[in-house]
This record gives sequence, structure tokens and C-alpha cells, in this order.
Amino acid sequence: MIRLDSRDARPIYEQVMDSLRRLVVSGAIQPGEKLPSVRAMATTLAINPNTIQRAYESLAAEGYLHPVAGKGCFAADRGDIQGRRRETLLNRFDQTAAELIFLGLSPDELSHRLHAVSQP
Amino acid sequence: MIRLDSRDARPIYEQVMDSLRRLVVSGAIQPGEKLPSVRAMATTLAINPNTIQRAYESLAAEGYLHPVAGKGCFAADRGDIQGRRRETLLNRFDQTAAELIFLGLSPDELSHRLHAVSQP
Amino acid sequence: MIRLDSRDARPIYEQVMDSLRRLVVSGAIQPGEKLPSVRAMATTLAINPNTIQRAYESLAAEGYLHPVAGKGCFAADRGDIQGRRRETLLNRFDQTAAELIFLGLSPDELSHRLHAVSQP
Amino acid sequence: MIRLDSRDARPIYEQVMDSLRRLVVSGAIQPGEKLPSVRAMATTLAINPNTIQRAYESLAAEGYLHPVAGKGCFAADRGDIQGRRRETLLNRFDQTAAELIFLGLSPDELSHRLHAVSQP
DNA sequence: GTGGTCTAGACCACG
DNA sequence: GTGGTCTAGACCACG
Repeated sequence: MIRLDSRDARPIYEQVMDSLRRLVVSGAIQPGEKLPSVRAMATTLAINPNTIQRAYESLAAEGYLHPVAGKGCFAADRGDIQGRRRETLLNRFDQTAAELIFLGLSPDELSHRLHAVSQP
Repeated sequence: MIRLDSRDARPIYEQVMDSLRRLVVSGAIQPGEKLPSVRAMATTLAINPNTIQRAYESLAAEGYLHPVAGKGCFAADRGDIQGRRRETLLNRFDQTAAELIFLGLSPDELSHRLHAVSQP
Repeated sequence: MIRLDSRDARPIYEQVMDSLRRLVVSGAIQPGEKLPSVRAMATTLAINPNTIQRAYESLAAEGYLHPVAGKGCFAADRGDIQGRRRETLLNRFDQTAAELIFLGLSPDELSHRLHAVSQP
Repeated sequence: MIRLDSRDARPIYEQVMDSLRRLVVSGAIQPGEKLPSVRAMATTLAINPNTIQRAYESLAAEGYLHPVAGKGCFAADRGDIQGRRRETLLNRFDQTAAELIFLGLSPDELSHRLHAVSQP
């Protein structure tokens, strides 16, 4: 489920964060579901545990998961995800859309894409 | 017009690239228009010329501007912008939209935003 | 016939050289034919005469044209073109072909291209 | 393996790029193989690390290698090489061939060279 | 240890 | 004057 790409210039912990967010967004990981332990995931991905630890901490800061001492990390409910993350995404959405429209795509085409994305 | 944010984790040359792209996309910089010279902009922003040089080079690789040795850098036409940039933006658009929809925004709300963005 | 491209990173005198070589190679300029004077061509292309002068001198060094004092520059016969230019081209040919073959093109495909090039 | 020629008019980073491309094309460097670190190669060639860095970056942009921060640079697979590089080479191939044919070489001679190049 | 970024300063080709 | 190249040296993130 989590694929690391050595050709990807981004640091590994960011790739891990991105993969986990996508699994949550797609429903592959359900709210309240327990995530693999830091050590387990580090072993599976053949990665330094510190790297997974950092990804988990950052996702917890965003509200995507919440750690329970001695029990592990659990996927959060949508409502828990920080407003700051939403702002970041809305800014990115506007800027990306503006540039795509500048490059010749019509708002209707992009609208179409939106509905395709929302009904997978 | 170009604002650098020291709290922004991204490197300076990327912030410069982003600002310049936005100025082109918004029409504040017109196709064919001459940009400030590497040294002029470096002085204005109180940044090392090499850093501006790098931003200009990367924007040239994307097709956003074309340098003419001895003359200066000029904003390109939309048609000159590399297809790879478009793909990057479409991927970002889909992922950002998917996460926003997961966070509770409806496709219709995002559609509204699209049209707001396209008619400034 | 000679088109300068401001988007081309190469210096103008090289672009001029390249255009003139191509005109000779294609037969658009015949052996012995008189070329426009430095001043005439500079005016036509809206370029500094020094730039044309440099292109003419370099082409003369390669054997592509020979200047006649007080008369102008004339296109040379094939036999006059320097052996050094031929060596340069053969090296470039081998290297370019090797890389194309590495990238997956077959020698036969390239052979086909050769014959297409030779019968325009 | 990498030879720099001070008489060569091309900048050092391009000479380095050319040498590395040739090593990859010839198979002396295999896909996935690790290249010397930026600093190691800089020391070997008695060149500033920034110059090597630039060569590596440009080769990465072409798809010839991919850097992994903290790990090193690795030779890519053929499939990763950008299509733009292929177009550049095809243009160069056609022009070089056209000029060689103009200079008296027959397409058959060049065809022979192709097969010699492909079976080293 | 490795690549990524940045500064400071220099010289050159082009036109 | 302008962009292009190069050197020297520094600090940082990542793992």
C-alpha cells in the first residue's frame, strides 16, 4: 500500500506522510483504525524507525492520527484534522487551478475532473 | 510584488519562482515583457545573484521565461510552457481536491471556487 | 531564409553560421554564388555588423566560403571545406547515433532516416 | 575515464555531462549503479564541487541519473530518460547526416558506420 | 556521509 | 550591461 520511490526527490518521511494521508482519504484506512507500529512499518519498508516516527508525529500534528501511549497510533475522524491543513489545501487548490486555467484549461474541464475525483 | 518569507520552509529560489509564476499567471507580467536583470532583482530582494540566477534558470527550463544573453530575461508565451509542468499541476489538482473533499468540502463548493479564481 | 530565434540559447553568430551552412548544404546557395555583404545582411537581420562579420570569418575558416577583398564573400565548392569540419561531424554522428541506439532506436530505423535525409 | 580538455570551448560541466552520458551509453556504468559522490568526483577531477553538482543536476533533469539525498547519485534505466533528449538527438542526427552527405559521404557509408557503432 | 542550498566574489562572451 | 560559468567556502536536512 505504501510505495517509496527512490526517484522521488522528496524526503522519505514526506512520502510516507503522503501515502498515509491518501490511504485515509481513500478510505483504505478507516477512522479509528489502528496503524502498524513504528517498528513494524519500519521493518516492512526497510527504513530507519526514526523516519517513520517523524512521519507519524507530523501526521498527528495535522490531526490525521492520534497516538495513544502504550497502545499505538489510530486514524482520526475527519473532524479532528486541523483547520490549518485545510487552509493549506485551499491555497494550493486556488493557485493550482489559476495556473492550469492560465495554461488553457477551462473551469468546466476542471469541474469535470472534480466530480471524477469525488466518485471513484 | 515579490515577497520572501523566512518562515517558509521552501528554499528562496523556489519562493522566487512561485512569485514570478503568479505574476505571469495573473497577467501582471505580460508575454514578451522584460524581467528585471538577475543583478537588479538580487539587489532589490537583498539576495545573492546566484540564487536569482537559479530561479531564472529553472523557470526557463519550465518555459516560463527565456533568457537572451546580453539582453535580459523575457516572459514567454503560454504556448512555450512545458507539458511536464501541466502534468505536475493536474496531479496536484486531483490530489488536493481529493483531500479537500475528504475533509468535507463538496465538489460544488470547489467548482464555485474555480469560477471565482477564473474571473478575478 | 535566415531565421534568428531569440529563444535559442546559442549566440547569434552561431545561429547565423548554422543557417548559412544549411543553405549551402540544401543547395539554396550554390557553389560560387555571392553572399550578401556584411552590411546588407546586418541590416536585413537587424543585427550588429560585427556579429555577421564573425560568422563570415568562422565559415571562411571552415572552408564554407571564401572572401575576396573588395568583391565580397562567395560560397565555396565542397572540396574546399576543411577536413577538420568533417572530423567534427563524423565524431558527432557516431556519438549521436550511439546514444540514440542506447535509447532504443534500431540501426535500421536510423538508416531509414539517412536515406530520407539524402533524398529531400 | 572522464577527461577534461581545457582547449575544449564547452564549459566544464558540459564536458562532465558528456563523459558520464558516454559511460552510461557504453555500458561502463550500469543502470542502478552508484556514481561517485559529488565531492569525490570533484576531488578526482580537481574541480569545484559546485561544477560537478551542476553536471549531476542537469543529467538528473534529462533522466540519466537520479540523486537520492544522503545516499548518492544512481544511474537510471533507459526508460527514465526524457523524450526531449531523444528529440534533440534526432534533430542533431538529421542535420549532421545532411551535412556529411553534402560533403561527399554516401548514405551507405554512414549506414555502415551505424552498424559499426551498434556492435562494438 | 551525502546531496541541497546559499553567499561572496570573480572573469568571460556576446553585442 | 547582461547572462553564463566557475571557484571557495559554509550550513543544513536527511537518515
